[in-house]
Amino acid sequence: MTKFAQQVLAVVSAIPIGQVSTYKIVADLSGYPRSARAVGLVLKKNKFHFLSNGRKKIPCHRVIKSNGQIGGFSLGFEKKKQLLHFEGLIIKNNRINNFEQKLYYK
DNA sequence: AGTAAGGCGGGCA
DNA sequence: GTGCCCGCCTTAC
Repeated sequence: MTKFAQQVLAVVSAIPIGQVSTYKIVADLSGYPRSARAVGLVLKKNKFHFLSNGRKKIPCHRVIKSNGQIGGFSLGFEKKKQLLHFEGLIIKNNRINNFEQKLYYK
């Protein structure tokens, strides 16, 4: 695993339930401000996603696009929406309601 | 080692 | 609101 990937996973795993972050923010907090796109790749590729791992739970579903849209998900778009909704977020037209107020920055 | 493509972002029309 | 284009970093082949 690359340093970059480790940083990304560390940041993402710190996002609290009920909050979300964006690929941009994660990239920023990881110390690679222009790697938003690469962040998506790491999340897609990592084996420790929220559902199938008991210890390292990486809540990749809490990472969305900077415009409030959901973005992609390796386990499927619907699954991501479902998980977010389950954590109390309201989703309408593939977009999070008031996501600005639920953003995790640090 | 080269190249293409990806869970993206920002700027501008 | 839409769409297009260019830049970005990493992975896959």
